[in-house]
Amino acid sequence: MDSMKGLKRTNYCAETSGIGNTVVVGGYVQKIRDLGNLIFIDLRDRTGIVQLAFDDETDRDIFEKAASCRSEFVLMAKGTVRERESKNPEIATGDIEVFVDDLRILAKAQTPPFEIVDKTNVNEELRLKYRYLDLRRKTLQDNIIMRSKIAKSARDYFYENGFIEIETPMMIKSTPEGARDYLVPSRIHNGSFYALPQSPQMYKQLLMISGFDRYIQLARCFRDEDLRADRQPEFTQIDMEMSFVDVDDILELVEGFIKRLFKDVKNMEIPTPLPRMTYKEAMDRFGSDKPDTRFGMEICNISDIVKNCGFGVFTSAIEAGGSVRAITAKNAAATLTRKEIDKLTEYVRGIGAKGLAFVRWVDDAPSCSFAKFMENGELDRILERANAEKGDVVLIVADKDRVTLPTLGALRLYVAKQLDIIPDGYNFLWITEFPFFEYDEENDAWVAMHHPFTMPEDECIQYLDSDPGKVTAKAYDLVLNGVELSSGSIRINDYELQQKMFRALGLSDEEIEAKFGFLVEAYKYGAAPHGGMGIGLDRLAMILCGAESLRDVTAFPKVQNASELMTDAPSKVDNQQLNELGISIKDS
RNA sequence: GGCCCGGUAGUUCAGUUGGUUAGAACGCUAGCCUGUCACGCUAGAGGUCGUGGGUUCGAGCCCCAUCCGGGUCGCCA
Repeated sequence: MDSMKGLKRTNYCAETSGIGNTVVVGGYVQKIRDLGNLIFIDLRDRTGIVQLAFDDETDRDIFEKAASCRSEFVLMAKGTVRERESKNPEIATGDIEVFVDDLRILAKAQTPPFEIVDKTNVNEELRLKYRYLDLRRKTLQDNIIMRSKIAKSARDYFYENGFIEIETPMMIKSTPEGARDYLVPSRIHNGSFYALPQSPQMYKQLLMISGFDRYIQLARCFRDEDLRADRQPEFTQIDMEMSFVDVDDILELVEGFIKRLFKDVKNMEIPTPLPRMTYKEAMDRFGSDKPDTRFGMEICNISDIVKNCGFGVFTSAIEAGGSVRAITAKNAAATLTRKEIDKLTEYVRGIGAKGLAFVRWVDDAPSCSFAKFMENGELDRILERANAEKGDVVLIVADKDRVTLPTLGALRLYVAKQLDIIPDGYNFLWITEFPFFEYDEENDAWVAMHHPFTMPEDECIQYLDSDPGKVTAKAYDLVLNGVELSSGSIRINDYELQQKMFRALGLSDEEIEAKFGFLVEAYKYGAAPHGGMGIGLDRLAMILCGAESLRDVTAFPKVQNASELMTDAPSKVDNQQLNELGISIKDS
């Protein structure tokens, strides 16, 4: 192996240019083409590739050394930039090559377990085990670089708007609300635990009380819940909070960020203000609080048409206070055969519906799973309401609203993906006026839909005790292409109101004191009206990179069972460590 | 925790009704080759068929269990 003594890199590979220039480049061997008395080496760094050339005018020792190179060797090469005899229009540096007069092998490399190429279909498990090699691939490097650009754009924007970046602690008090906490045992206080933050929520509110007025942090957050393609147990939020504001001020500021971000990283103009929709409208039209508005297939209510028909499935759902609703898949009759509709029925059963009724209009007469009950022209009215024409399929679910709407919302996405009708693009949508409480049937109690510091809409405060279901919150989500990107609210800054909220949530004074005592106490000392958001950096990166999974935009991600395949974390620890922490592990 | 999908050379895959020595491509190794860029040509090495058990004269293939990975539901204030 050689030293790089006397050489200093002058150019990144893909940024090599200037015929006749002497350059020094460094990188990994992507490919060697040894033609006998002529050798080409594609040298790769994070910018791309440049071709090194060696021929009969090359010093013999250098030539032999070039011939001995193998994939992924780390090289540094000094040479002269010259025009290629035959050019390659496929790559940025395809017109030039470096004719090498000094070559150093800085490190040899074992043959990697998979080829380091842009397009790969190698098993992800193997790639994750050798993540540092997978990260050599251009696709992943570009994604990680995009992530960095997003972070920079966020810092630039918020700094320029007077925000102060403040780090909040990673080891905090556990407040077992919402998601499960990751716990960190204390050595000094045996039997006590810190929690890793699910978000810096309480700290940023305290910073507002302290008067920092505008706070931002690229905050690591931790949630001990099961993973999904768009859910990692540790993730990053662009976390912000500001004082002397109401809802519109925050939405406007975040819109400014979105505009700036897309200009910075995509050179795209995002028109603002971004569209808004209330939670109720989103549920009614799309069956989701994070609707993908890139396509239609909206839900329609046909309860009034079928309420007196002879089909018991429909009428009993309506009598039980529910509804009958439908979506229409345009021009889908060819794809959605009876067999496929059966699969859809399986799908909706899997997510809680009892079944799926349908009208499949393929010939002149629509075929309908409940035709014999449609005696008074109801079918025609359903087709009209559903805006269905020949070639379309209408899918119908009857149940309580809390089943029909989410089921059709999920089915809408499922069918749209199956039919491949979702166009590209970036569709932003604010969801506003979230309900404050959710009714938990299991425990017969109202629980906060957001965290318990969320400010109710001014005109709803009167219903806190009498009709909690009517109370809406000053809470808002930003949705992009059906992905919840961002979530925030105005916080309660009034001590009395906060007490009232806690009581409405059924918390005793003791519980309030134990869980949030310090925060409640803090609000006694005065806080300006304030609120903020947490913007999911990972999900933003995922969408901007066109990635399918957060794993593709996270340098070292965890897999579905929350372990990391490269390091095998989490792992057992030795007894001495456990003893110091006063922890014993139950045999299982 | 439930459901669905997957696991065969280093990699991606094929493998007939259960039947001889488990194949291909890429990669790898060696040799030849002066304009390649998916270089070409020749030769070669490389397999615990995820693991354990069972059925069978015989299992990559059938059965049971289990491990690993992915998707999803529950869960994620």
